Amino acid sequence: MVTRLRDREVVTLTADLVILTIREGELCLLLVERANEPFKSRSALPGGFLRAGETIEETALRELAEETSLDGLPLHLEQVGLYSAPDRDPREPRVVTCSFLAIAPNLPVPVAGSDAHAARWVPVRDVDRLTGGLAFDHAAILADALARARTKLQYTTIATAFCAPEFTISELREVYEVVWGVEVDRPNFHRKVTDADDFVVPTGKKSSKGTGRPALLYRAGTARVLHPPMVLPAAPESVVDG
Amino acid sequence: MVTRLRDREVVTLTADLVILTIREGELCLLLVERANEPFKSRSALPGGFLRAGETIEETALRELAEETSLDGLPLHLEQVGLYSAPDRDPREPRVVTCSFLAIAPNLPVPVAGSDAHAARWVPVRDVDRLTGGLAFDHAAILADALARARTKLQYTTIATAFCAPEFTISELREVYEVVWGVEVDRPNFHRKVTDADDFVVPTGKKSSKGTGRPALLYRAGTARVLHPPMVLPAAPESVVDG
DNA sequence: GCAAAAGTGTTTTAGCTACACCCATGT
DNA sequence: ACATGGGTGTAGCTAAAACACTTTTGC
Repeated sequence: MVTRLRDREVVTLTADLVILTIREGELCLLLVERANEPFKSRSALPGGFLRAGETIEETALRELAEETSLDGLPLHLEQVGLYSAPDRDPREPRVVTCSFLAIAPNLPVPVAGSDAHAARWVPVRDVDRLTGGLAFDHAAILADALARARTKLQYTTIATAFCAPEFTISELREVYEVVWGVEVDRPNFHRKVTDADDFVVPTGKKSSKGTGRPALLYRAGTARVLHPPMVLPAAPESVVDG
Repeated sequence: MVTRLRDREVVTLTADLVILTIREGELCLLLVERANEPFKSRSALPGGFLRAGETIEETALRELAEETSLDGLPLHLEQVGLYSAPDRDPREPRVVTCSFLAIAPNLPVPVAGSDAHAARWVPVRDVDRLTGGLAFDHAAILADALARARTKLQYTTIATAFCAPEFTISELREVYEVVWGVEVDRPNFHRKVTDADDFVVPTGKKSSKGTGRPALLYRAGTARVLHPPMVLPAAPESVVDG
């Protein structure tokens, strides 16, 4: 069968971002309020349209820069999946979106919303209670990105992307506890992280925050895979795209 | 900034498939010969255009059905990534592709090529030697899909997707050895697989193929994640999209 | 000194590795 | 009988879990 032109549907492509960070011990997500129809004034993931000459990754990075004040920070950005249900967006031409998982350190400024729409950090566990829920299929996109983040904490070093350039082992442990929602044994975590090959490297400096013994400061190492992996107690049914 | 229509580029979407199977102890890949420009008569991944009303998964399944004779078989199909470099395809409108990893049991018929183009199984390690290499960015797409398959063998039960509905433990072990390119200790593998929770379930039947003691036959269990994971000896730098 | 947080040691247990060994079938 | 592949047992090692303990700071 020869492919005929009428078999192809032209679409517009968007990049939608699940931008995660940790604020005050809570896993938070950046949401915007939609300024236009469809789903006007509903909460949605930040995102935008692919422009001529750019890759979808460049679209995602551009939107990320517009929504947050991160510039050259040690950011993690990865594709999660393509969402293409024909009825996911009523606009014409059809809108298909590529979702991205972005992980950011806690930003001092809540959000520098340069656009008209209000951008804000929302605790992930409060998302269900948003009036009307998320726009489009963004609830499903969020769930998949969260699952990806949770599994990737196990086998990769992305946990450091939640931290400032210099961080303590306890801050890194908090990442696991907050994202997984479980307690992690402090002494064993310390050993495991410092023993792992190039996960974290000591800076020599100390933290000196508040009471208690000052913690040593570390920065992220060059390792991308975590060997051996960090395993969470109960088996997580959280392997995405499978 | 308000999004203007001229900022959006319309694109056509394709699904490209990395269909893997094991034939005669070799990891093989389904390739087609392109019938049209661009890259006419070059080897390429099978794929096709998104049609109106279908999801990209349906596009992939439709192409898979056209290229192979699998019908309701226990097939594994998952998205790997979106490839959107502006110069990856010279056609207009711009062509962006979503790649899929498909894992199939060894099919008795090599390929039922219903289309004009010749489809054939090619050992993965021979792909580099193809005259001219693969069309488009398919070499990169293949590399990413292979990395995904190799890592997913560790933490998931997708290895059973390479096997017929009923299989022996040795056949399952061959999957790991062929995909990873390493030897796996037979006795330990047997224990690990049969001990894992619902990875494989015995059927009670025996194989009786050739000489030697007949092996018990198993079928795939319902577990999707493998706990504890199967680890390959040396750390693989093979975590994709990270 | 006391509370609080960081970091180290120790015991127990689970899982993996590397084999040796036995079992069931074809020739 | 013996070759061939399937399956089990076992000793030694490695790593993880649980928890006691020491160290360094602020008050």
